[in-house]
Amino acid sequence: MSRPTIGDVAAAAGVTKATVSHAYSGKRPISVATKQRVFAAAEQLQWVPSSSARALATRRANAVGIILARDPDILASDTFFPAFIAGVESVLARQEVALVMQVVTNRTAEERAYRAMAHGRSDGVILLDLHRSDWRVGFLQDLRIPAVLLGAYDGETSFSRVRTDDATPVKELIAHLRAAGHERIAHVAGPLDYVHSYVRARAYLEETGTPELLREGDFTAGSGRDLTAELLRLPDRPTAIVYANDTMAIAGYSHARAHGLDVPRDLAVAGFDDDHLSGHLSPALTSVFTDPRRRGEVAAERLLADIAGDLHREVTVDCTRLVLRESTAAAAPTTARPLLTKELP
Amino acid sequence: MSRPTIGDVAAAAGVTKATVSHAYSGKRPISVATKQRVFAAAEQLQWVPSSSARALATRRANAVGIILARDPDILASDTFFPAFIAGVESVLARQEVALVMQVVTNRTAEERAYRAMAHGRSDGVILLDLHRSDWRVGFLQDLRIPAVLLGAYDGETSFSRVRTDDATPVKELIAHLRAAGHERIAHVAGPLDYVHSYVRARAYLEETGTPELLREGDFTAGSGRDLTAELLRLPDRPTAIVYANDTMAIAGYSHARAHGLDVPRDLAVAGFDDDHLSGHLSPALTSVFTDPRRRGEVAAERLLADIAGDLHREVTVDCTRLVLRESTAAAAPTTARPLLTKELP
DNA sequence: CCTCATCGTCAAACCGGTTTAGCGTCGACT
DNA sequence: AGTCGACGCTAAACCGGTTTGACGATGAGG
Repeated sequence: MSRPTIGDVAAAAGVTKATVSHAYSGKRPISVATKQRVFAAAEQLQWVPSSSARALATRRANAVGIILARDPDILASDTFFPAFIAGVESVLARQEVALVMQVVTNRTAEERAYRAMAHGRSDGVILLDLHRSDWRVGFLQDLRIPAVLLGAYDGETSFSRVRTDDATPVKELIAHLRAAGHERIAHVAGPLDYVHSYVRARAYLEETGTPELLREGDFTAGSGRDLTAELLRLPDRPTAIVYANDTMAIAGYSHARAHGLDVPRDLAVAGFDDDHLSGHLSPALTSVFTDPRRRGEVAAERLLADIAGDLHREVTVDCTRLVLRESTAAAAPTTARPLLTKELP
Repeated sequence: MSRPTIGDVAAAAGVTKATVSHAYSGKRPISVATKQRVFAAAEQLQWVPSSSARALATRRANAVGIILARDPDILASDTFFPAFIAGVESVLARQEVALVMQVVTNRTAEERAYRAMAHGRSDGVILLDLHRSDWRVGFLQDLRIPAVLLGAYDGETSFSRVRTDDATPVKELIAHLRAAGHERIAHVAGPLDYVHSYVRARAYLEETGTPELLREGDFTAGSGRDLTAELLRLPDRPTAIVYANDTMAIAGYSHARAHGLDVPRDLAVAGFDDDHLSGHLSPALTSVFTDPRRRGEVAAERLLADIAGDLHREVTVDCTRLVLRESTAAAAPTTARPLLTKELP
């Protein structure tokens, strides 16, 4: 015997499907006695409404989507992502909305995935990892599906946005390093076509005016190491480096220490995003806490509101916070100590 | 104007819905000329089949589910999870199957979520964080939905299982520490009702026979710190501690170092799961790489096979690997150095 | 020339819900 | 007594696909 349907429940309770439906939805008044018969029958048959049938009839999937175009390896080592999901879920859970995730590896698959989202798989999507001019914005607008953009997307759009101020903490970080005596401060950025990388890098440039000390990494440990090596080989090497994430920062300072530099005495180091281990390293890593959990909550709330018809608002989440730790603690010498180039790779 | 349906495409191509459907599915022969007209019409109208309508008609959601009963905070700091998801997704993506995730906070919600999965939201589920006697196994069996169990679940079940050998690396770790001269080796376990925690703890006990040096933590940094403090206060304190995950290990060794112990000289420390930062700490943390990515792939493959009708197999993934690093590198003194108790909290 | 199998398509039923027009019953009001 | 409105429920259409039985046209075989 197969799963019971609403028809089975109706038959058992001696009513029609419509009555069962109304008994649950409350959209039409149903007498108490009938309701009880219906609920009893449903209980006894262990009836659970079919999500797909309901989705078809109501044109509501009761789900929201997130599509990731990242390489699975990068996803695996990302500290932002699980916390963000946790935040999203904590909001969705209350309304029994599910989260549909899809990881794609090429543009064709990505478009197909978004189309599927728009056509019954989900009621709205959250866009992460925005590029400065992101094709997905226009694409989703054509698809007429609610979307929430995470980050400081500047382009034209009618979608809701959840912004954070990434520039201020970068500037504060640099001010902090300056106050500690640093004059040559470098920045290892993330890929500059990502808006969040770009905003951080621009803040760095506005504050320091030293484009020659800016490097573009890709958020991986390997690029953190390599670019750090490159910066330290400079004739007039930086005494402090601000990284766009903690993974690069840690790889960077490990490299520096392996080549005889003391952190923070010879090189001050700061990360971004405050990985949960960063406070436990030694020296503990200065970073910027960006509360991904909370941003996930806000994005989910905003999206649900959009879906419910309260459209197109912009929310700014004020949640970034400097976390000063040992890696930037000690005052640095005014001039960099001479460094034997042979010590460096 | 609303989204085009299969009826619109059929009308545009001058055929019926059935013909459109068959043109795509190939379940009935359709002439080349007709196919071309159909595809052209679909292309021109930008038709995408509705996932919910298809799900209803085929009784296939083209999605698999993962339900997490964890606290969102623990999810946020978990290193296993994103890598596992990445593995799952890399397999699902090939078949255009989506992943439906749901985080729940209580048993009622969890049951409802699984019921929804069984009733149209997904075609099968992956069970994580198995308990030694897990109600979900029987529950899902009643629900008649394919499921794959991750871990060494011992109970009666007809579900497929993806096993790994967690015991061997624990024993190897202890052998390694013994070879380095350690005699009193402690273990800070995870919650012992989890099968994976339990298996590791039992391996520890079989190898050492010292239940007095076993502590039950909860995978958080806080519990790592507290239980480490407790162990170090013992009159005959351990000279090495094996932790059930890296987070607890790092919190533990940071605590020990903050109280004057040198790692690894005074205390050797090993973690489990090999967090992506563990190799970058100093001292770098010895750990056990458990290849969550690969386990995700295997679990997803197994589940898709189950759904396709190739049922109930057991797969063992041989992927755990000891990663020896500095935190267990140096030989320890034969007897623990005297330790001033006032140094410890 | 008639029969019969094959091919390509159509029409209609079906999946399991939701939504809405309508209908009978009952009490209240005039 | 007759009219009216509210109430509680039924019947049927609908959501957008898939599946299946049937049917006309075509060509091969006897």
